Amino acid sequence: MPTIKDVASRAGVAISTVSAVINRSAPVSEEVIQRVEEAIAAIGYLPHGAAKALRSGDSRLIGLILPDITNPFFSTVARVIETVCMRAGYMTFVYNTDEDIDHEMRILKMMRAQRVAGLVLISTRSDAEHGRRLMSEINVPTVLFSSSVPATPYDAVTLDEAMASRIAIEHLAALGHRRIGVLTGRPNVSTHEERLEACVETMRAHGIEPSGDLIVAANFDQAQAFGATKALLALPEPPSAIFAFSNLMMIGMMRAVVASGLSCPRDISLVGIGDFEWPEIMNPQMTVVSMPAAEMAERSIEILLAEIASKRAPTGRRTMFEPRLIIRESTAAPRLSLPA
Amino acid sequence: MPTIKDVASRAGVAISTVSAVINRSAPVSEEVIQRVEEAIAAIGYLPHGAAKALRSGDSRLIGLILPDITNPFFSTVARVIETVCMRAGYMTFVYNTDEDIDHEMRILKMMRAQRVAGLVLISTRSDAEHGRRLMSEINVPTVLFSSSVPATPYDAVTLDEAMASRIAIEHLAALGHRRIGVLTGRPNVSTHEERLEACVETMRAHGIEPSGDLIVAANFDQAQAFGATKALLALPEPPSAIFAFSNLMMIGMMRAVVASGLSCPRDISLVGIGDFEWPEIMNPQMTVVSMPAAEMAERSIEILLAEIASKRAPTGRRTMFEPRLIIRESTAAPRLSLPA
DNA sequence: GTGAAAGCGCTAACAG
DNA sequence: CTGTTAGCGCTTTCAC
Repeated sequence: MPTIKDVASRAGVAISTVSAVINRSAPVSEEVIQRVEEAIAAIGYLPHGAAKALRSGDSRLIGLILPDITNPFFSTVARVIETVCMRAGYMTFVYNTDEDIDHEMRILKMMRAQRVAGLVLISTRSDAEHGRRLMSEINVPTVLFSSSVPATPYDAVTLDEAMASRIAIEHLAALGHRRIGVLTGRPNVSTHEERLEACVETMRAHGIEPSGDLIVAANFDQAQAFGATKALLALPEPPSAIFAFSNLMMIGMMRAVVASGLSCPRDISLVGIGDFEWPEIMNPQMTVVSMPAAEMAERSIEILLAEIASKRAPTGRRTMFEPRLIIRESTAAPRLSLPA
Repeated sequence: MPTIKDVASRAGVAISTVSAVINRSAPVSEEVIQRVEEAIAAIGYLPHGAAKALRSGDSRLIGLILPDITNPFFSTVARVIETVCMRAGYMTFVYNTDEDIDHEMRILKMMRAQRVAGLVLISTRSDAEHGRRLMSEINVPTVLFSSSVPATPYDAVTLDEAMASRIAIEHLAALGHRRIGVLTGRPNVSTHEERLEACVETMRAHGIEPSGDLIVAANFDQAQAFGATKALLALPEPPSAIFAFSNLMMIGMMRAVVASGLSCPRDISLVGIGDFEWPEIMNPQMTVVSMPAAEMAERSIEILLAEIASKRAPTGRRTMFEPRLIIRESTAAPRLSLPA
């Protein structure tokens, strides 16, 4: 591979001059710019990223850490962030945690080894201990996405999680449901905690006493949601509706209903948080609480790039986006059940 | 950030000794290893990736270039490749071309600037001119994935594309379909060309003369497939079945059938290449030609890593995987139609 | 406007 | 087995 030296000698100038024309970092005469650019094109020179990073102390690298790129919500986020970064002259590393905390820490280490200039992190825990762990491993500007971690100074971009639960439960309650099952995520994850709290509150506000039997943790996981839904449906007094905290759990629920030989919404109503791109091919079409994934992603990377550029400390602000209820076919009034 | 120097002075050894214990590149006494490792832990030292890359001439970086990470097929591929790379001590850059050729070349440039050690490329063109373009931009070991490009020495890992088309068409023919629509991809893309050729051949072998009206290019795109399907369905003599060359086009077809107020498979049979993870929630459940995405991805990255490690020239071999027909609900015998 | 030279953090000879 | 040193390709003063 040719180096800046080769360019310099071919153009008959000093290497510092070549650097100056590449980076427009110092005034160079038009004629010399011409010669240098010709030389660059002629030998196919491309600056060595690592050398640049080492010398300048700026890697021009951003890390994106998310649970699983295979989840359409996260792949959308990744695309947006990558596009914005590229425009700003940054390359992006995208890594999956699988919601495994050791994995998360290992990835953080790799990111640090690469000296990334900033991080967008969808963290898998929201307790203070994890906050401390994060703080000890992270030494660059960071924005938390779709997650919040106490004891941490980072900006965060999230959904209005309480509202998400509220509108889902209110929709179900308005339809007449009283026995409402809930598939939650995992304790110690902010989306889980906040959605759950609002869920319970909203139920109570509607005179529904939440039952421990009907609220079950499924770790945001499709397979676990499948199992949990089957169990719920097999209860002596099954719920007439179930609300899932994630898109993949919604899938799991729908599969479980099919597998149980039941029909949605006739036998059971289903709502989830997080939409899919082609609802019309689903059976039934899902009623969901949708979140503006792309806008949220865009905002988060803008905040991060601004923080990096300004070299200012994070504000610690949390930017919330509003969810929206999209009523389709998977929810309906409960069937009349005879009193026991 | 602490450097290797800090570690050395804290451990009371020379920096070369620190390097030796980190990389196990030279014998060091147990006792010194201890001291060095303690120092590393104490000051939280992590080798500087760029410095290492610059000095050693090995970036430990792999590039993965694909059409769109948002497509579940490609996100699966990305996960597998990233996992294998990580195990082998490589980090991965994943970039989207959107099947745009300029974009592809721009990404290739970025990869070259980072001095990636190797590339897995899902190329968006398969003509010789593109082969030459690629050759001029790529100077590292590369394996082509789900694509093949002539005038190029790279190894390739693909589906048996001809077989994929053949089993789809044979299935339709066996069901009694004679007017078969085909939603193809884009000319100059190997998956398009090879699938199309086998399609036409198989039709002829079954006494079906392929009609230009019924074979339409939809660029592997969901929205275009939607439009093309609507047009096909509005024909005076519409096809009784349609075969799409990709997963997203299958979605587009299904949406178009819904939008046209028709019912699949009663009014029209639908098959596609590429499966989805939760077929049972689709309406109807899709009959597809499935491809072993994860295995293919694994093989491709293994080939790449082996080529990098052996420093040998590529073999130029093409490894093909067998597709498999999965019959579900979206195909059935055509309705009897009265002679015109 | 241009060029010489120092040095970013690390690895790899090589000498001791 | 340990330490000294050159230099990877680049940016950035600082003379000229």
